[in-house]
Amino acid sequence: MANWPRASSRGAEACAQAAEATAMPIITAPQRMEIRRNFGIPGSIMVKTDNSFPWFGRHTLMSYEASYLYRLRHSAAHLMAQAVQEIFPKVQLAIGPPVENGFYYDIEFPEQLREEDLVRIEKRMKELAKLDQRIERMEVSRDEAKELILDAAIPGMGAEVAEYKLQLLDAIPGGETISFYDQKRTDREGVQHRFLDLCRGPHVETTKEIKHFKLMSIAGAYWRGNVKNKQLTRVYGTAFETAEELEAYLHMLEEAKKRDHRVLGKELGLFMFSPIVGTGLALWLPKGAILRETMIDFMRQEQIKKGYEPVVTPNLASIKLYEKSGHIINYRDKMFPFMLDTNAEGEVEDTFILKPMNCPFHIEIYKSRLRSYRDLPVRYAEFGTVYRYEQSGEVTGILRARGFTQDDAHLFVTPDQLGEEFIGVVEIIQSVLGKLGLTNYRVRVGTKDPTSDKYIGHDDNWEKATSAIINACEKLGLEYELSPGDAAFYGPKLDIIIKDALGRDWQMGTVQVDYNLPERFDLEYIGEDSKPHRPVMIHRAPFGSLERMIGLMTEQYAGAFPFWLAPVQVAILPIADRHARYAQVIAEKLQGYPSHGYKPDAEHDGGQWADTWADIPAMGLRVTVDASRETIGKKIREQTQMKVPVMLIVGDKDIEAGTCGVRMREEGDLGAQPFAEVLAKLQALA
RNA sequence: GCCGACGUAGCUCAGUGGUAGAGCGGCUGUUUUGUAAACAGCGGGUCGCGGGUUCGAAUCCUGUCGUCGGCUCCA
Repeated sequence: MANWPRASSRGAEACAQAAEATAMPIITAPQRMEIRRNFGIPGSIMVKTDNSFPWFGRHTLMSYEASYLYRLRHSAAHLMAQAVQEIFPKVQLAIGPPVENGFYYDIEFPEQLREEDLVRIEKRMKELAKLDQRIERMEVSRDEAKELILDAAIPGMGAEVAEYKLQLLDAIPGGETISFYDQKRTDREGVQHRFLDLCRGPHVETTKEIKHFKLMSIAGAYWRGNVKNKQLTRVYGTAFETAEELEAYLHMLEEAKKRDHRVLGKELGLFMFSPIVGTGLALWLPKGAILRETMIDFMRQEQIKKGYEPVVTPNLASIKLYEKSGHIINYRDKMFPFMLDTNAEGEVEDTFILKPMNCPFHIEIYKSRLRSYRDLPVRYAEFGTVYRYEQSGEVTGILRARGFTQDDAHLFVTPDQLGEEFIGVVEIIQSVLGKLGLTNYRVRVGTKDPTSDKYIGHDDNWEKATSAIINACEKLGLEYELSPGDAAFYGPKLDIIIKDALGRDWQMGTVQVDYNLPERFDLEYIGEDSKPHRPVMIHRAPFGSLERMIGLMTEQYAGAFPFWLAPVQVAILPIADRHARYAQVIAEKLQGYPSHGYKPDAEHDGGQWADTWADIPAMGLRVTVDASRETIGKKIREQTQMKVPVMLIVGDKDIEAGTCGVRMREEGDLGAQPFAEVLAKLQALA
């Protein structure tokens, strides 16, 4: 989805050469970090295990930043700002960087910009581009910079519109070069025009190079990403070197919409939402529910093998539980409204909340009896459905829902066991993702933000927990990125990040090391020395959210789930009514129980094969029979659209010979095959 | 929550102030069919919901709910 060049065999040297070839300075790691922070480029700091080299993203990001495309988009952002300034003279420009799929500019408009204004802006941009304005870099001192920004004689400059540019200037560290980019032209009357912008650059040489671009959307964006600041208007656009690339990108967006899990979820009958049920609360339809259960069964089996024990806890609990854990202080406003339990006098006796987290329940189970070091590790697992009052603007189908099911587990371990257990958990996650066919993920280690006070516990606990995670990554040779500020309030964590069809990042599986909740709940085990000790907790959820995982997988597979997950694995399609009984015989063999939902014509048969196949064991597959009076072409079309992996077409010839016409989702029509061979084929798939 | 956009039949959409439309799906009948849509007929909508403007509102204004793209956030 990303437009950044894919990770290739090119090494850092080749990358540096490429950068040189475009007359670009190599961007250093600290600069990159700052660009990302200041310019909102997705992704965070990439670190490889030896701490010396960023992740493969270094190559992609570096080569993107060093590319002509990057400069082109940066210049397109300036061009847009110039057009905006002409049309709306009172605007204040803030910041306008290239991003992964294009560029944006954050601007404060005197009156709110509407989408229809984009047409005008785009038109003016096209005119301005053609004027062949030279884009010149000028390096200035800090004082000169300030003078320029405040110089009302320059269009778009002056004290009235300088708020953000002055702040940006202040943010440039001392000693660093301060530069402006100046777009200049002389019109027929010999009058000089210019568009001047404080900017690190680099840019293309002339606006004439900016030909293939499109303004995409308007959004609100807080100045410097802080909710406490003013919300500016962000205009998104994209630009490419050629018309074909722009066209291809827009086409890709159209295609991505078709594999959107919300579209496929509806088409394939997986899940739905209803306004009267509530925002972000999914209703799972039969086919989606089967998919869920298959996923849960799969994970349950994986976990049993690793020594996890199932527990079950309520969907509701007294608020006291979460006061003790610290969740209330941090997340009170992100929980559903509280339920008050009142007595006859109307006095509140207790307050209950919908479960937003499973961990405190598992902690209570741990505490229910005295634990010996011999009992540890204790691994409690639960498919726990939790409810969180997500902000209305951020609910996104089942990727971000208000009710979702975590494949949650909590491990209570001795400090000695922590390293090994953590590695074990990461291995489960890797194995599970592999089996689900999700190999394209990133690993993010979320650590404490030293400037925030939302975290509980002592620094030495945090250091121990963080180094446990880093050490595990090193041992496993995992490439990860460090992301300060992404820790949970009780401990650092390792997250798996996967992109959706539109290229957006989603946090999937997570592992968290926690020294703090054991302290808050005063957890203990009796050690070899007969004295009480404090266990360490590992919170972990390989899917993260079952809903999110299914949503992402729907997009990854474009609805064509692998055979073992497909809600309907085999569709049996009789050609005419008289073949329905034969279809039924096959269906019962494949699924292992009598068929429902259609009435085969008893006069006609093929039923003799039931005796012939009596010795073949039933397979327990998910099977459907389409005995409707449609043409075979129609039936095939419908099952194809439902992405059913295997179709068996049966007619006169098959009843005669005991065969099925086999049509596979990926391979197409394979012709008639003896039923025994079909079974062997299905066996291999299952 | 904030900024922008969108809500018309089960689904996808057309309809910009004057009698609500199409295709698919559904139902009924005919067709009994061999690898991506048989044919014909018939149903089906308080135009998300509430208020307002108007002789008249799907259409204009306003509020509200829902959805989509962002921002922020995700224990």
